[in-house]
Amino acid sequence: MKKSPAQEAWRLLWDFMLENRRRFLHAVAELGLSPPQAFALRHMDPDRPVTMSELADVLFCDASNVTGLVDRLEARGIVERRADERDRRVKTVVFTPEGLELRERIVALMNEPPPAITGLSRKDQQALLEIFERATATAA
Amino acid sequence: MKKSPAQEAWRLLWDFMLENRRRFLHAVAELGLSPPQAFALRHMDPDRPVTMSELADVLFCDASNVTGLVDRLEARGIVERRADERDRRVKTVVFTPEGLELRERIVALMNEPPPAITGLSRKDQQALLEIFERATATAA
DNA sequence: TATTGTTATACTCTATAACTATA
DNA sequence: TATAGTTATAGAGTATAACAATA
Repeated sequence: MKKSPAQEAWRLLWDFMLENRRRFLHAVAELGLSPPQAFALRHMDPDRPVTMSELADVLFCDASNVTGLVDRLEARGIVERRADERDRRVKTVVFTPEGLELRERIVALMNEPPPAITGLSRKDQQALLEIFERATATAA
Repeated sequence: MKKSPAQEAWRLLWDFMLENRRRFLHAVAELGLSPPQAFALRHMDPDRPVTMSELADVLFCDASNVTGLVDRLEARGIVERRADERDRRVKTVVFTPEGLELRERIVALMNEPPPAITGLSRKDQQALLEIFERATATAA
């Protein structure tokens, strides 16, 4: 049974993502962070406070887990909790100055394309970019 | 500062992978498996015994963790440990009949391309496939 | 009453170090 | 001595359920 282009492309993408997962785990560990912590810090916008529940949504986990995650980041002086002024049930999380530095490193690290991408021809990179623009538009 | 095609493509790929991570976590949870368990079962070949250390390598974790992971899969009747005949230090892991059924479901589920891929034109899918063939070759 | 975040609990993942049995 | 796997331990992620404060 012949595989469709979609299935074949998907298989190659899986391999690519698995390899990338290895790179990610390694890089994140070097920064002394767990994967969820790295995801959270990457998502946090220095210019916009993020709520606990928003982090839970991003991390795709139960809200109860975010309490401990932010506790640990707060204990390390990376972030701080702030009370929301309009709704006092809500707590927001913001960076400390040290946290901002760490975030810069995380973002720089995650924004660096892997060898599989940088090794492609400029033309392939451009085509890849355009295809994924269409893919994102389709899925949304 | 203008972003390069590689950086731009990488950013889109990252979003794609995050969305895929959500799909994966959801699907795996529905099968009653943890992500590492799913990775392990997907990697295991029904026709070829896999060693504990090979699983540790695939999961990108310390070998000591594989003991507990396989313990739990074994307790659920999904896999069985076998002693290697040539080197009695080595243990291999094989599927039980029930495990084989579960593996079929996992593989079928993971092989299913996401909407972002199936929604692309046949031409885009073909181009994507070819680009990732070159990307994989380059990285290796 | 409903929502946000926390606490309590139990289970899994993870790394490190020490151990065993084999080689 | 070296290697494969295990055990012991500690810390972190995860879900569920119950709870407090606020809306």
